[in-house]
Amino acid sequence: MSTLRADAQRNLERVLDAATEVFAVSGPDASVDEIARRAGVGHATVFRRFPTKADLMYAVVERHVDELRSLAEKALASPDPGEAFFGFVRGAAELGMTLPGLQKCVVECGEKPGAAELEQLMDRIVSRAQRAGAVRRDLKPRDVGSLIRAALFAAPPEQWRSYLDVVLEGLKPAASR
Amino acid sequence: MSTLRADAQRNLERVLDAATEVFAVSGPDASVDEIARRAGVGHATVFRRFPTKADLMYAVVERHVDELRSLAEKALASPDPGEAFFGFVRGAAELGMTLPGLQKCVVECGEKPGAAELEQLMDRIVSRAQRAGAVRRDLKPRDVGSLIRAALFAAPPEQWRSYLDVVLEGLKPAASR
DNA sequence: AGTCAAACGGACTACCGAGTCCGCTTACGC
DNA sequence: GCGTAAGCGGACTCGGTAGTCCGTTTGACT
Repeated sequence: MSTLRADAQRNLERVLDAATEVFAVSGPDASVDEIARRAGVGHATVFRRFPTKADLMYAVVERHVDELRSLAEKALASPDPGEAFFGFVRGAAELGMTLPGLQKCVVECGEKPGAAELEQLMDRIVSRAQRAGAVRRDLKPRDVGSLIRAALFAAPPEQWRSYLDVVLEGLKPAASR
Repeated sequence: MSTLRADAQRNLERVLDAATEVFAVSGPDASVDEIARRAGVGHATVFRRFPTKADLMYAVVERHVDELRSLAEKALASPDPGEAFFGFVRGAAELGMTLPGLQKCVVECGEKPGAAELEQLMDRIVSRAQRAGAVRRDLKPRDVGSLIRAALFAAPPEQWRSYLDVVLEGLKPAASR
């Protein structure tokens, strides 16, 4: 696996770190030059590891998606479906809101990396909550996801909790309103 | 006012119409060339009337904002604050969703054109509904606006009504839930 | 019809970002 | 130490877009 020369390995990590920072701030419009500069390498070095800017973005997003996936797995382990759902969402938001620009990147990626798996987990969390009557049933799990992402995305930095709260209230079934 | 030569006047209208169509589809990333082509004029003609792409976008957005403003005024005339708010929102959504890309343009414009006035009207509609107990009070009128815009923005073409419904439910005060 | 300023649009410049090339450098096995 | 392939990065190409210039056309007024 790691047949990479020591300096190459070091640069690869620097690039990934820099890319994460930069994408997290500027979203998918961040330029490769900016990332290379921040990493302290020439931009050709970036393109050598990631033939395409998109490839680099996938790599960055994938890391992030991994963290979310472990959160999702924890949620599925919880016995109370409603609790699991609302807890997961708040946790994921807490995580995602520290790297705002990445949201746009995830969307832009068209769910390419290991995200399919994450999507599946989320679908299960949501539909379980729906079956348990904790979430309204007239929406597909995917829609629940985009609705939440949209609210977080639009929220000013210090207020995303209120925005999220509105959507979560709206997601409760009419019965519990 | 209209000291414009007849052909110039005609071209100006063509450009505005084309720009509306194109911005409505591609959002602010639409290129001036594309607009000029669609209008059947050289792109220099566009730049003669609108020194800057942003100026063109402002002009297009302004038209759209005017329509929204008249809706807002109608809503303020209605006696029932809750009814007025929910009606206005649904009406505005109905209007805006026919030109999806324009939403991004409005945002990009940083509310430049006559939008300040519209914002004021919307603030009044919202806070009136809040005072009447039809909308939760823990949000500023502006936030109500962005929350709604976010949901519409994220919704797939045929489903924005459900998305909007979730947010509107979430906006109702705890009392009526 | 004749004049002329207004308007036109093709061609040009300037810039920016993605992706490639190639001569130079350096880690690492011997 | 030393030879060599892996790695490096500055300088390039290429494509796309905003904005300008200028020689030509055309509407309007007499």
